[in-house]
Amino acid sequence: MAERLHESGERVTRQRLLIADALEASGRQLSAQELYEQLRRRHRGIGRATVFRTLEALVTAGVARRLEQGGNAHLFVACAPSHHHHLACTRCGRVEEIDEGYVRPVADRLAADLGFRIDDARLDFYGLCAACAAAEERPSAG
Amino acid sequence: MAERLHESGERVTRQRLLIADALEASGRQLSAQELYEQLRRRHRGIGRATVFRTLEALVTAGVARRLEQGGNAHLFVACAPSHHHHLACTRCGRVEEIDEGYVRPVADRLAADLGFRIDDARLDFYGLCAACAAAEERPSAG
DNA sequence: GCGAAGATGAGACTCTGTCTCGTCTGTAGC
DNA sequence: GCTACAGACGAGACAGAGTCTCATCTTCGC
Repeated sequence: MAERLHESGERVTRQRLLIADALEASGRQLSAQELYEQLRRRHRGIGRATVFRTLEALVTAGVARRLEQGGNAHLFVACAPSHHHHLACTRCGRVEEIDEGYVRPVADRLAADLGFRIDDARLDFYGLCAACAAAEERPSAG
Repeated sequence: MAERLHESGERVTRQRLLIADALEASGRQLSAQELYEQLRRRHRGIGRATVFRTLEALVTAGVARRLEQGGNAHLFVACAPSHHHHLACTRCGRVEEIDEGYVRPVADRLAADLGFRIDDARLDFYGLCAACAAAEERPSAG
């Protein structure tokens, strides 16, 4: 994490490590506000602006990704730099990364068919993960 | 447009028609604010809240779609009810609809491979449309 | 260790979107 | 066409997300 920040010319500070760490440890999608409150509990001094700025920096460095879901707030998720697409469970909040290999053929077909030059793609799938889907299907009383 | 609103149990009002019309006529992605300002010029009385509420209603009725791009504001685009995915030109703002047929195979493969139950997908591609890509490639000054 | 560039924390600020409230209007029933 | 009423309207207050400023602090290259 620290080296990726460094590589992209970002400074490695205590706060950035804390924030990146908390996001990665959670293993799920979090809003900036959630992350701020979570960090605040353990580290009194941390500022709200810092969390926003740092998330921005993490996205730039490629170690986090901004998801668009749920009202006006963005959600953030830690991810490998090569991953850009996600499967988000709307029930437990878990996020799985989608391999570029799933996406490439679609982009290529679109480019070929419509003449579009695709620079960026945002593929986010929402639904239930295997565990939640199984729980849902089980004919139990709710 | 009017009949689709009607079909989904929404009232057909002068304002809703104006807003739906303006969005459709623009043929591109617009933020609620842009739309509000545009309408305001021609129709003094229209309210900001009305534009937000109406866009919400249009999305619900399936005649418009909310895109997630560019900072914190949502962009809206008029679209056929069966279309849910878009190719947005980052240069001229034009939006092309992507047929569900492009997307279905990816969703199916993901569901099969990962056991995910996919309820909703958001596939937005960003880049240059054919015209803008051509203009870019032309070795002209400017 | 030193200095400069950049990050930090606090909080004011901006902007998007929602809510409230009194008024207006589209729609259904006649 | 008239009436009643549910739902939409406009204005503006409000809430929440995200940005900016500024004085201070920290990181990092030397």
